[in-house]
Formats: sequence, C-alpha cells, structure tokens
Amino acid sequence: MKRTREETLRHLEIADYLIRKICEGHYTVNQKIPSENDLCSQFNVNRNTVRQAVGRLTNLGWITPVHGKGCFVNQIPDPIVYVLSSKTRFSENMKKQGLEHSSQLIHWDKGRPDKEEQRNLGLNETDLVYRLEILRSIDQKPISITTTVMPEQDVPLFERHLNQFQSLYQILIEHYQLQPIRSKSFFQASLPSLKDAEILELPENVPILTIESVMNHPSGLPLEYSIARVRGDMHKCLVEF
Amino acid sequence: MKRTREETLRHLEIADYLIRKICEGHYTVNQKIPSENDLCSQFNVNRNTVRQAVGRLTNLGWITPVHGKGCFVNQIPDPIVYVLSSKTRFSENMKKQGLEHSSQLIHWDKGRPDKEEQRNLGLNETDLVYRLEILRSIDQKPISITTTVMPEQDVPLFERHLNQFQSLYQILIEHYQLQPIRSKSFFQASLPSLKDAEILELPENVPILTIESVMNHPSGLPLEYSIARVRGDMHKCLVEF
DNA sequence: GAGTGGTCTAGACCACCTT
DNA sequence: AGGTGGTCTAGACCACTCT
Repeated sequence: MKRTREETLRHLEIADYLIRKICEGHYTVNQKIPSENDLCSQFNVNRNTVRQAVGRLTNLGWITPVHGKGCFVNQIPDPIVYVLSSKTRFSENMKKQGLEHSSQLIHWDKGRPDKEEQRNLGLNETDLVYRLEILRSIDQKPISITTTVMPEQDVPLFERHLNQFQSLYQILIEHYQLQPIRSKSFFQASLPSLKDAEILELPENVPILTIESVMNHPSGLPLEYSIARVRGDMHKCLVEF
Repeated sequence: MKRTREETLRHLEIADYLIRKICEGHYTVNQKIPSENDLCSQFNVNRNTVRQAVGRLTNLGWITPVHGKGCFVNQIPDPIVYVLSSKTRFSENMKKQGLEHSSQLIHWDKGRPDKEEQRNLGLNETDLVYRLEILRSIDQKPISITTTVMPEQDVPLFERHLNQFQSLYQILIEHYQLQPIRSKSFFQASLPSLKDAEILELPENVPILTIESVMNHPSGLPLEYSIARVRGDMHKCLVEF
C-alpha cells in the first residue's frame, strides 16, 4: 500500500464511511448494510471496489456477509472475556458471566499420537491417544473449536462417555476423578483453516486466537494437550499473574 | 464461501499450489515467487484470480508482496517464542534466545489520560501521563509496537531520559529504581490499524496479537499500562502457570 | 423472478523498482 | 524502458435466499 500522497483511496474511503455509519448507529447489530449494488450507485464506483471496502469491514469483524441475503452488522465492541488460569475451564467461565453456552462434540477418534502430541504428553509412538474436536457456542453462535488430546491410558474406554456429550470437564471428574491443571499456554494470532472457518461460520480472513495448552495431572504428569481456535474479534483472553 | 460441491475454486487451487511449492522448498525464504503475470499465463487465468490466490498467501503469512519488486517468501515455521510472566520484559526475552534485538522510541507525549487509561492506572482526568510508542525489532525486522502509559507522578521529568532511548526497563531501573510487575494481560487476535501495518511493514490483513497489560509497583499500585501489537504469524507468546 | 453475495474475465492506469 | 505489484472499471455467470 503505502500512500505517500494523502489522496484517499476509493475503497478505504467507502470502508471508513461504512464504519462511521455503524459506529454512529445508522446500521445496528444484526441489521443489514446496503447491498453491494446500492453502494456502487451511491459512490459511483465499480462493484469490485465496493467489494474491497466490504471485505475490509468483514475482516475487521464489523460485518458478516451471508450469501444471498446481505451483510449483517456484528456485535463487536465489548468482547467476551475468557479468563485463563491454572484451573478455569470453559463452562465455568461462561457460567460466571451468565452466558448461555454449549459444547458439542463434532468428532472423535483414537489413534497413535503424532510427534507434537508425543512431545507434549510424554508419550511414544506406540501409545494410544483419544482426540476430541469440541465446538463451543454462546447464544447458539459458534465461538471456538478445540482439539483435545489425552493418553488412552489415563482415560480408558473414554468412548463410553461420549454419547450425550456435554462437558469434558464433567466426564473427567465423574468417571475418572481427574481434574487437569493448566501448566502452560501458547498464544498466537492466526487465520482459520478453511475447515475451521466453515465450522465457526467465519469469513476466511477474520483473525483467530490460537491457544495451545498443556494440562497436567495434579502429580505433574501431562494429561491433556489442547489446541483451541477462538474467533478473535469477539473475545479477549485474560491471564492474571 | 461454502463450496458444497467439491469442484475446487481456481484461486484456492493456485494458492494451494504455491504453498505446496514453498513447503517443498522450490521457493525458499527471502526468494521471490513467480510474478503475478507469470502465474496468469501458467494457470491460464486472469490476473485478478491470481491476485486472490497471492492475497491468501500474504494473509496467511507465507509471503510479503513488495511494490515494484515481487513477492518474497517469509520465514514462518518455528515462530519466535516470547515468554510472558510477572517479571519478564522484552530485552531479557530476546537476550535469552540470543536474538539481536533493538527498541526504538518512535513517539512520545505527555497529556491527560483517556478513560481507559484512567481506569487501568487508577487516575482521574486531571492527572498527567507519559505515553511512549516503542517499536521493537529483531534482526532489523520490526515485530511489535507497544504503547506504554505511565503516570507522570511516578516518573517525573521522564523526557530527560528519552534522548538516547534503548530500553524502557533500563530507564525505570536506573533513574527511578522501579521494577514494574506484570499483574494481568488480555490477549486478543486482531488486524493491524493502517498506521501499525505501515510501521510494522505488514500487509493489512496479516493478523496481530494484541496484548493489553497492567504492570504494578511492588506495593500493588498500577504503574504502567501497555498495549502491544505483535505480528502474529512469526511469534508465539508463552504463559506458564 | 428478483435480489444478494462469490467467482472470474479482460482490460486500464498508476506507482514503484531495476537496468 | 520494462517489469512488478496496487487500484479501478465494466462487464459476465453462478449459487443462494426470499417471495
């Protein structure tokens, strides 16, 4: 980019205009902004230029385009705060804030750990692990996908408890008397994979916060390795020291 | 998006091809990938389609396009790890990893705190604060911008020490005998502002990790409020519990 | 069928860099 | 001057949604 002269670019001008309109409340949450064609005539520009502007708003999290319907304004100020500490887990976090939440198991399997999983869980390649893909939602809206890996030896016959999955935490406590303790977490900003974007109902360039954590058994042995992908524009993760 | 049928989209096909080529080492770090025109003829598609593909690689952090020159392959596997704990600061982190780093003061001012600053530093609107904008680099490449706010009363005449700025930490220790302790941090994934993108020499859709922290005086009073924007594709932030 | 966003084509002009 | 990426125009066809 790098505009040396300050002649405003057409698509940025339109984007700024739309953002201003949203901030000033002309277009409110869950309402539609004008269609691309309307914006074309309003600004006397080509549709591609409008799409560039709209794309910017999309990536910034202001709107979500829906095929065949229009672009809907998101709820983006006041992101939901998620507290990460050695003991907190998703359900408790949400309960505390009085938010309606749900966890859904979208996939699971049992197999050999890959190298990263071996390293983080202290296993070798002949061991077995359970892998869970959990989708979490607030108010019916998907907010994160978490891949959780646990050694089979620590949670034998885990599949027996997956029928009416509600909360991982609950299964671990009820059936295994296990309460994993968070040992470390890596934070990284990234973009979703196409698959994750689809599941999270997210446009492909909306940034996500990737949190890669290792949880231990109270004894200190690693018990759970998880990679969470949280949509970035609507969430904040708080760590207290 | 949502491709129900699995007829691959042209631009995704090209993007996948390029990523594969980079992974396989056909295009190596700091080398150029073929120009947009070359890719047009190679794939028999319009330049806009190629640009869509190249744009994807750009956002994912694989390449950085440079106006008039070409698209250069980034160093993206093995992101640099930044350890966040109650005491660590930038310089120490980098020293430990043996990386050549530098901090550069790009702006400072003294003024009234805004509401957010008042809240985080326990000030009221008539107080004064120093604001510093610090650009940090590794191997001459910019990696983060941090806005640091400190109450004037805690660091009186701070401007006197800004002439040959090297390290904030050093100034606080040497001239004020202060060693702030990290109290809490918020992590969020977002996109850079246009200004930040320019300073960080970052394409506008590359995600950044925003870390908003409050540091305390050993006594417990807030001493420093900072907002760091770190380029997301090349860094990981580690928190140990 | 009409309206919407998603993909793609075929051009144009510009600013920037290299030679 | 020629190559490169950045912006923009003017169309086309498609898939999806609403009615």
